[in-house]
Parts: sequence; structure tokens; C-alpha cells
Amino acid sequence: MNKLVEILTYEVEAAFEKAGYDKQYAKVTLSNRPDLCEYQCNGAMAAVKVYRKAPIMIANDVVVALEGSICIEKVEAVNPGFINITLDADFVASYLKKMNAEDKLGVGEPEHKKTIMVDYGGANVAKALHVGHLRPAIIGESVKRIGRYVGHEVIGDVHLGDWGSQMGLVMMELKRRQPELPYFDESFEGEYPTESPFTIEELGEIYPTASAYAKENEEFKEAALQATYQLQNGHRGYTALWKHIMAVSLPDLKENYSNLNVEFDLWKGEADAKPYIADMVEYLKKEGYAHEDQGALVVDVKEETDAKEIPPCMILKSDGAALYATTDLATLVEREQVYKPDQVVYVTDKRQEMHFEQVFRCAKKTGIVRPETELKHIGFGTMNGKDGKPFKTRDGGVMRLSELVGDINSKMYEKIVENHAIEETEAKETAKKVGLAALKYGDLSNQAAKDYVFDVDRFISFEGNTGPYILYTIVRIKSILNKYEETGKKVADCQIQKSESASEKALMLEVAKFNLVMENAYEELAPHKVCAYIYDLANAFNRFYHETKILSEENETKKAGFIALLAITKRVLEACIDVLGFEAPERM
RNA sequence: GAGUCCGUAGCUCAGCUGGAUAGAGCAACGGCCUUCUAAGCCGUAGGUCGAGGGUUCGAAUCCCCCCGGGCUCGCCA
Repeated sequence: MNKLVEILTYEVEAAFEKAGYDKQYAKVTLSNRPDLCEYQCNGAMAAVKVYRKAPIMIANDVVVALEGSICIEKVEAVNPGFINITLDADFVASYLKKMNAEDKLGVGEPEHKKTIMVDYGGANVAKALHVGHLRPAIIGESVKRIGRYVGHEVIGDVHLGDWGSQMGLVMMELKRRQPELPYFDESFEGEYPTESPFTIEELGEIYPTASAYAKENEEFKEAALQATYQLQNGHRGYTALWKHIMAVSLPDLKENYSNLNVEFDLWKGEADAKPYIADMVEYLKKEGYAHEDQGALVVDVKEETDAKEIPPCMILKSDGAALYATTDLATLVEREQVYKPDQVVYVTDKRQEMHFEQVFRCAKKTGIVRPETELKHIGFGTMNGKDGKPFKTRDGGVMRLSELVGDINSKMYEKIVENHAIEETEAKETAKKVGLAALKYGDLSNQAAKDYVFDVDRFISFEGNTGPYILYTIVRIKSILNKYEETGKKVADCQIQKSESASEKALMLEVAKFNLVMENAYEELAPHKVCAYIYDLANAFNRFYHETKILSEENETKKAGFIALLAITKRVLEACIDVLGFEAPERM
């Protein structure tokens, strides 16, 4: 289904040609002056150079040529040369009817359906999920859902950090604590215990301790690096220990992600790239891409146009161990073999920009991916505390995700029971939904690339541009629709009617933007655009709501028109919050 | 040092592929609940868009330079 701006652009193109001007100037955009018009075309001013005429004259010619258009109620040329368009109310109503008849509310199928892999999460199996994992999970999940909504085949991969030097650190810390364990006995040849030597809580504490200890003890650090290398090369005891770490971590990770309404199609990790590494290294050497430099194996990725020095992409460390770039490249080899993705999107901290630049260049240069494969990195900014510095707990530590989510839920629960008499089970369920919306909307409404201030109290506030406000709007609509059905009538039978008030038309125009917004959010991989849109839409609805008596409207056709408008507004809002990764309760 | 991102109202943020009077929310102040959820709506006040220069009919938006800040710059991920 064509977007409104497209339909209008076609009309205006025809008018430009009819008036004797090139249609390239006919692009119609949303108005930036809603007080003057609904849509606008600025092409007359751009066309001045070619036609050597005052822009207002060109605009006037086009306006004359537009007369009789069925989509336009009013069009005028305004100095210095704006063409201001106000849409015909019947046309808008029929547009919404068409939208309503479609499953995806006017979002069409893409010309080329792509297979897209979204690599997000990046949870480290050696440590508990903490607030640092929040952004990739929330943003990646939304990007995945937006891609699906616009019609692509999107595969989400958690891509666990289960293979790097953090594994060596954990193992050596464990050895320091329990040197008697058979995993550390090189002469041990029996069966290793099936029971893990640590719990998830212990594991969560072991890594930070080990990491800190490695910074002050060179010998320990060396041992950890050595253990990492040995693990990567099939050391029996370490492999057995690795399996324990995985077995203990995975259920905890799955539960945490599930609480965030984040679902992965693939639970692969860096370790899964292992079988591809040897062949890949061999290939890179044989084809002459990789060479030795200071003992390490590297691929040069410099380009002449570089404004700065891009270091070579390192494939193997001087001790022969694999590292970050190695597993990322080998993972691309695997993805190319198994899924042949048209696009791979990585969602990580923006500080990793250089790493991905190197990996992408290396993958293209060496033919690991096809030339047309799109490799994209969504680098997100830091979550800061109210002081503008990276978010920490009161005692300066890293807050666990489960703790954060628990906090938000209990604060939300208190607010809910404070406001309404409500049964405890429902209150808890509602608190969970509203809390998640608060958290996700708080994050997603910011541009991903920017640092942002993580202020829980603001996010869970019931006022202003927040997740709860959006949900409240949906709940209001649901409540009215339910009451309408209680009178024995069906919402589904209601037909959208031509608007009769300014606020009603404003709401309809806002609803009609949906396909434009969704496709744009996909192209720019920008969930915050969806947030901005539903905030506008919710505002438009609330304005309409306040000046319109809906259920007490006496004219049944008119009332049904209102109900139909509410129903489509709700569908659009729900489609949006679904791609953002949260949902609305029945009441709140 | 080089590169890169950022600097918009007291605070938190939109707007940046050039358009008309730079928008929200919070905080402040003032209205609106016998009526569909007031978690709402309406209004008032608040800005040399970091500074300067340039391109343009037109610049928060593009270019240059300066100031301030974040981040990155081979064996971590």
C-alpha cells in the first residue's frame, strides 16, 4: 500500500508536469507547520534556478494544476514559494479503511526479501547478566522485530561470549580456590564429575574477583591466558570445566532474557566458531591475505582513503590463540555457509566501532562474505547515572539485571496498588508489564548511538513521554471498546467515517503515518523513531478523547465511526509497542 | 598527537538527507473530574541551537576553524 506522501507526490508530480515543470521538484513531505497545512511541497523554490522565475509563480502554476484532485481539500501557494496541502477528509477516511483491511496496516512487502542476522545480547557466560547487557538486548530485540514487521527473514543470535580470555580467568581463579579439583590434574584420566563445582551465584562472583586479581598479578594473568589457549585447543579438563560453566550459565541467562521479553532464535556462541577457525586461517594464509607481523598473524585492512591509521585485523595472537576478530570472522564463515545472510547487524557498545570496521573490511577483502553482503554495526552509547557518569550501584559496583528489573517491578507495584483497589496477582502482573515498558521505552526513546541518563524514577513516572503513558493510552482505548461491546455491538462491524472535527482528523492523519514511520525506522535501524511516533499518536488520541464524547454519542453511525477510529489507533499502537518489545495490560 | 562522536530551555531529550515562528517531557505557575480511567487535557513562563566564519533565496541542519566533553588508536572483549 502506498504511503500518503507517495500518493501525494504522484499527484503533485502530475501537476508539475501539467504546468510545464520537471516532476523531480514535486516531492511532498509532512508539514513542519501543522498550523498552516498537513503536507507540503517545497519544490517550487528549488526549481527557481532552472526556470528563472519567482518561486511563488511556479507554486501558483502548480496549485492551479492541482485543482480537482480527489485527495486534496485545499492547496495554496504561500510566499516565498511553499505549496501547502490540506487533505480531503473523505480521502483520509478511505485511506484508513484500506489500512484497516490489511494485516500489516499498510506496510507493504519489501521488493527484495532479505535474510538478516541480528547479533545482539553478547552475554558473557562467565558472569551474571548485568545492566551493561540491557542496551544490546533491548535495542537488538527491537531491530529484529522491526525487520520482521517490514517483511524480512530475521534471525536473532545471542552470540555468547563463551570462548575468550574471560574463560581462562574464571578457570584459574577456580584453581586458586580449589586446586584439588581433577580438572587441574594433568595426569587425571578418569571421568570428570557431572556436578558443577560452583553455583551461578558463585560464578557471578568468581569472574570480577579474577579480573581484578589479574590486573595486579602478572603471573596469574599469564596462567589465565595460557588456560584460554589450552581450552581453545582441546584441553580435556578445561573443556569439562567449560561445559559446567555453560550448563550453569545458560538457564540463568535464558530466564533473564525471557524476563525482558527478549527471544533469540539462535543460542550460539563464540565457541561455535571453533570448527571453522583452522580452515579459515589456512585459507587466509594460502591466499596471501594474512601475514605475520610481530609474531602475530594479521590481515591488512588499510585503505588509501583512510583519514586515520587503521591497524591490521589480528587473526592469531603471537601465542597462537584466537581472539575476538578471529571468532567474529569464523562466525561469518559459518553464517555464510548455513544462512547466506544478505545483511548482518551487530548491536554492541559503540567503543567497538574500530573492531567491526576491521572485521568488516577483512571479511569483504578476503571474500569471507559476498561483496553485496551488508555488514552493519549499531554502536550504542553508555548508560549513565544522574551524575552523567557510567551507571553504577550505590556502592560503585555493577548492578545485576535481575536486581534492576526486580526494583522497577516492586516500585511499579506500589504505585499501582496505591492508585487502585486491585487484586494482588493482577497488580503484580500489571506491574511487570508496565515496568518492562518503562524500562524499554526509557532506553529506546533515545537515539541508540548517544549516551543517555538512566533515571529509573523518570522512566517509571506516570507523566510525560514514558512507556507507562503509552500503555495508559492503550488501556483507555481498550476500556472504551470493551464498554461498547458490552452493549451488544461488535467493534469489528464499525466503519471508519469522515472526520468532523479538527482533533479527529489530526488523529486520523497521525494513524495514517504508520507505514512511513515503520519503514523509515527499519531503513535507519532506529527504534527511537517508533517511540517518537507513538508518543505523537498517543497525544493525538488523548486530545481527541478529551473533546469527544464517544459512548454517549447519539448518532449510531457517528459513534461507530469513533469506535472504528479507536480500534485502528489501538492496532497501530499495539503493532508499535510489539516491535519495541513490550505489551499493554488490560487495565492499569 | 591523530581519528571519531557529541554540545539545542534550569534538567532529560527530539528535530540534523537545508525551508516558514527551533519542539516535547520534567521542574515552576494557572485552569479542567456528578459524564468513556485526571497515569489525562488546556494554558503561562522559559532558547544569542557552544563561539566565529563560509555556502545558499533560506542553516540547529551542509563546509571550515576555534572552544569544551566522550570514546578509539595490535596481541581484552
